[in-house]
Amino acid sequence: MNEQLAIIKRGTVELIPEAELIKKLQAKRPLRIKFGADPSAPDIHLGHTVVLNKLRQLQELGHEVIFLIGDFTAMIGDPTGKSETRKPLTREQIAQNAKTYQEQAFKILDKKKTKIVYNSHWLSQLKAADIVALAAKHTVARMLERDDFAKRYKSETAISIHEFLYPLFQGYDSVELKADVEVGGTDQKFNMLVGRELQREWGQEPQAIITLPLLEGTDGVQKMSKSLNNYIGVTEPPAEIFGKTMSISDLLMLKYYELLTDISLDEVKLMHPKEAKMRLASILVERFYNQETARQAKDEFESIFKEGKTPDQIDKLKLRETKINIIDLLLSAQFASSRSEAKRLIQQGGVSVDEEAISDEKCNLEISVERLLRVGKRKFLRIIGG
RNA sequence: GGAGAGGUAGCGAAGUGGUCAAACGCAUCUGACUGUAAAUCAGACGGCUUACGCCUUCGAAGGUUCAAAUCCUUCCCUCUCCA
Repeated sequence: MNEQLAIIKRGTVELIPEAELIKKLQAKRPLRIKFGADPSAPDIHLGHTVVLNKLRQLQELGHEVIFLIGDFTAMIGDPTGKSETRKPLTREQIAQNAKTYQEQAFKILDKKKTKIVYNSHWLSQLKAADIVALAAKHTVARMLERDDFAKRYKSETAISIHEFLYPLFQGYDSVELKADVEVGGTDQKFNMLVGRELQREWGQEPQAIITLPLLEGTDGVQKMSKSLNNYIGVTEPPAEIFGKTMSISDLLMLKYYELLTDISLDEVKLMHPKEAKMRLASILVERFYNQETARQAKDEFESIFKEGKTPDQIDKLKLRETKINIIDLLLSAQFASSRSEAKRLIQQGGVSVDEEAISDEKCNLEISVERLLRVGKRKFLRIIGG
């Protein structure tokens, strides 16, 4: 029992309320664990996997995960405050996203112990009168307690009425599912609490809540998200996952260990930071690919960055010309988005051909034989013309 | 319906007639160093040009002016207070 609780507790922010969760666990029956996924974006990244890992642990403890695809609520869009004007997704897009999302999630979750449901099944059945009744269960003042609503209200940015419906619907999902526990990021805390209230209204025992921290992105400051381009996606190529992991700060690495692995943090602290990071990167690649791929990614990383070698596999670009100006080449290779940028790269000494630095931006290259173009430390391309 | 505040580069945020291609911070990119694409330090960060320079940007469209992110008009959007 204590052991079970310790596993559940690792990396969590809050158990709300802990006593209730313990009581539920003591009932010695599989608990219905609700997890809601928003299929408004198809690809999942490490940030999403924090929660998935926790769910996996719960599955291993014998509980049942109900994977709720928020296909109905995706049409509203959870209020983030970031981009108020979300373009509404079509049914097809949502279905497609949901499918990709599932495939990716099952890299972590145990498919056999997961039940998938769609909230459009019940939410789309609600009549206007039902929605009014649902909305009557909550007040504006309470809504404004939600952190991001509060912030937006204070900073005088827009809050649309329909955004208030999101927490209500999400809460109603818990009623529909008779959830025992809901797991989510701290940003979901408010919504999940609404679930408790509504369950009580419907005469159910309120769900316990497990909140997990939001994982900071590779910049170490802001939460991981695709729009900030600080994410590590689970479908990215192995070398990218490995490399991006190596680029996180040493401090952040510990958090990643805590939230993404089962390895004891004391053990990590004893390791050399570089070795520890290498190990983390390997674990992640292995999780999304396999052991062999992880080993290759590691070897390649070492040979490139430690020994200064070039990667084994480099994309090739075929061009018609036999001679080409270096700036045009950088543009063709898409290593620069404008001539100015290309020049800048050359001036800063970031461009080399066959491992020889280029300093003259007017330089014309003979490309009837294959040449190796390199920009910075990690962009490579083989060029062949004619 | 009335009164007021505001919309600036990827984000945050200065700037209220010329010295503004627009301070600063974050992110990003390049270099140096290293234990890694860590940390730290240095530089770059609208486009075109070898360059003097030219062109396009400050919610949108018009206008005033030798000159506009800055002033005027209309429109779109957001917020606050009152009703």
